[in-house]
Amino acid sequence: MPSSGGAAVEERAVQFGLTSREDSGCSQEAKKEEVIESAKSEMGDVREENQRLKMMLERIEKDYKSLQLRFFDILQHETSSKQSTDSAPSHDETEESNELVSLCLGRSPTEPKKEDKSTNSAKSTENEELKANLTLGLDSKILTSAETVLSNPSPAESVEEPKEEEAGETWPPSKVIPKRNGDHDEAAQQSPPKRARVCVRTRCDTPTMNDGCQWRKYGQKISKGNPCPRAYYRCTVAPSCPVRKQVQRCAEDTTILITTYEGTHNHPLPVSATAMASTTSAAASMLLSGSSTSQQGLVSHINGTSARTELNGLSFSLHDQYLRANKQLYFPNSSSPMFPTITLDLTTSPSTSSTPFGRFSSSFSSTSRFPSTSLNFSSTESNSLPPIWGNGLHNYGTRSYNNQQLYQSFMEKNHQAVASQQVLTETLTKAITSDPSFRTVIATAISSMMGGGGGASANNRNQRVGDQNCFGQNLNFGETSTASAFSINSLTQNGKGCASSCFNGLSSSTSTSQKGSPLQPALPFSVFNSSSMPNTDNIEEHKS
DNA sequence: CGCCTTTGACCGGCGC
DNA sequence: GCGCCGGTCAAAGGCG
Repeated sequence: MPSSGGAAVEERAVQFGLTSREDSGCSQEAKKEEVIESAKSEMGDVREENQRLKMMLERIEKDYKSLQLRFFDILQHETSSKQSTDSAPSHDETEESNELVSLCLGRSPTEPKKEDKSTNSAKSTENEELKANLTLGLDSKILTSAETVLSNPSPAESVEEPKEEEAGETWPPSKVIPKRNGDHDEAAQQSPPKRARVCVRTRCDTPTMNDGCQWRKYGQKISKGNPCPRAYYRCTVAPSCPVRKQVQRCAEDTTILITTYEGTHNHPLPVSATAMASTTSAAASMLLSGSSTSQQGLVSHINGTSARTELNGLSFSLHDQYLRANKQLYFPNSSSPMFPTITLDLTTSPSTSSTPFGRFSSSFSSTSRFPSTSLNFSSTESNSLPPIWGNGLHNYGTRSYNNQQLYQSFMEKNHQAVASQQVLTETLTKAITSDPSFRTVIATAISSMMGGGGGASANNRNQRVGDQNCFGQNLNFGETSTASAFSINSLTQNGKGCASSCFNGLSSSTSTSQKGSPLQPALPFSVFNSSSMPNTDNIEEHKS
């Protein structure tokens, strides 16, 4: 603005200058004065404009500060009352999304503010701050979006689950389905192909992987095309829980365990079970919603054959393979035309990974009437490494350690107190629960990074005690030597599963001695809520 | 004793 | 209608 105004003045002065040559004597003096006056008036205009701009800037800063204050107020309030609000009513997902989107934009104002505060600091410091702002995009966004999380303490499934339970399709928070007391068929009648299944492929030596839930085996069958018997399990956490799971070894590679989840828990889940529940729910939600598009804070780039989703600096590639038959995967339910199936492939190594966490892809199985989607979160380092829910203490240690280091480095950038870590986890929760696809990705990826290979216990009874605090003291977000921590835990775990406690570790990294109810609402990612997550599995283990 | 697994029987959907 | 197949039931037995 000032430059343009100055140019105008100059231009006018030139005009006057030209005319002055044609005149003579004292009139030339008068004209000069006129030029000066004109220039002065122009400068005054520019000054006014500058003032207005300054005012605008100040107003923006004030707005930002007030928003920040409100954010911290809400933060404090919610963290103090978080436990009591875990079972708060569900919220409209889209509303949250919108809110988050707007808040995510709040990251940019932090820069001018920081610059203002650091005007006297050395230039290097400024650069560092700027760099931090850039590289910590995830952090700032997370903090901002955390407001949304906290203002909606229980955004996810805790209350919605009962509504969805009989739908049996998924555990997605975004799908609000009226509660029914009848069987799932009713839901299936309303929308026949909506009962999604989530198939998780893991490398696991034990008969079943430990997902933290309690299961009771109610049948076993030899299915066609696979010499390995398929076992049928039913959730026994609650008598009326409709959730089933099928466990079968891959015919081609018996080290691969294929676990298929179906249905929605209608009861609070043990802390240790929320990870898998959230993952499968997100995956199912993604499958049913066909979600590959952006939501709150997510930016998806879709160009026909692939989509790349970014959130807070993390990108996740979604390679669309709708036109390709997926021959990589064995679909245990492909012969069952009733259910669309999404497969989380945690066994193979993707050739390329656009993210440190791996990638996921979706595909329609040509053999199934309904789409099958495969999500591949495998470590890029080794495909022989068992994924999260794999078992065995031998799986601890260096597995997926680079991923973990990446995550740690990411966390290290967050120079915040423990409370901020909680905010971070909660924000992750929010971000993840808001977008099914990203939720799936993050859930699996993080657990994969944790390298916690929780194992399935050979006996289901062991599942109750198998996964305590696997990462409770390990994952301090960049402060811990996780490798050693894992070994320690693997020893203390006696080789028993600690699969979903990988997530618990996230939550309990800041508080490992909390007590509370052994059950919690089936929040998809409530495991991230550190302060509110009593690691009661630990207590259980000590009792036993 | 309670909870679990095992396992054969049963049921319903689907294709021929 | 029949057989195949996936899924479930339920009795029997095991385990802590």
